[in-house]
Amino acid sequence: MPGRRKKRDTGCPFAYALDVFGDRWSLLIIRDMLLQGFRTYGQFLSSGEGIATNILADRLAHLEANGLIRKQRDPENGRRYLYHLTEKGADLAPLMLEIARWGAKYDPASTAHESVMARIDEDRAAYAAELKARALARD
Amino acid sequence: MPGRRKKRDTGCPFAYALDVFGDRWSLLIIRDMLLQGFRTYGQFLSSGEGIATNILADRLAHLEANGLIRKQRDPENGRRYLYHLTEKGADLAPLMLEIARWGAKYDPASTAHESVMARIDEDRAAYAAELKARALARD
DNA sequence: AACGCCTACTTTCAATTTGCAAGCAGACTT
DNA sequence: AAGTCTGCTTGCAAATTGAAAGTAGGCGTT
Repeated sequence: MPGRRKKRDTGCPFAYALDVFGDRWSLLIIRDMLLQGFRTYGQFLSSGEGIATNILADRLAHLEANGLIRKQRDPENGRRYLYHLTEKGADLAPLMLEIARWGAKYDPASTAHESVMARIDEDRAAYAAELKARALARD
Repeated sequence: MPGRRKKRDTGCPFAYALDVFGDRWSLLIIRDMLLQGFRTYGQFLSSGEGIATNILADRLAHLEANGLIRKQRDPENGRRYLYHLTEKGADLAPLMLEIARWGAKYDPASTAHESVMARIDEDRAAYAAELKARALARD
């Protein structure tokens, strides 16, 4: 989406949210971290959505600069970094589930994970809390 | 955000959702329709966020083509059109509230409407249902 | 019925962003 | 010491955006 550099800052929390994560690739990265448990650059790059490497680097830097994710060296492999969500980032779990739910309901070619959708319908808030907790535990 | 023309279609409902409304301006338009009750081109244009007229026209066409909104002549003023959300579009109410909630929690310069946030915390689902119903009633 | 004004766009064009491909640097492995 | 793995950076062309001006048809007024 939109320029990651230019801040709009209309003083509206909604617009702030969009500045921070309101573009396709940022949302997909967060989805992958939250729902798939992805942690490395390579995982994001080959996640199937086809993000370009320069865009990925840009988005990761932007998300980190805004405090949604943090990166640390992998203790077991010094050439790799491990990314993880902060609480600010993990608090997007409910939003991610709403997006998934809407998509599953209206996507004409829906091939949604039945198990995931069932859990969302069953108890959204509890599922979101669990995803958040799991993400934070991966720290 | 993202190109409105190119479809990614990875078969994932999440990606479908992003194709349909996953960019800054589409989300702001839907927010204005849902929370502010905006209905005309002119209202969107002068909503304070500063969308360019060509982008607005493009987004409205895209949202209509994807069945989230519909447009009709204003019976009381033939040079004006009235836009309204379909059920598919109004079903984004919960998602909009999640974005607003997150933004209000983390925006350092938050000047959120207290009343709106209070209602979200009080009973998200009920508030979302009310917004949806009100939007559909504006048909 | 002519004139201007209102409302919703369309067009033009420069600037920004994206996407692809190749290249680079530091950390392991052999 | 050489090759590989991992995470980026760089260079460009193509696509998207944004600003500004222009177009079209409905309305109101004269």
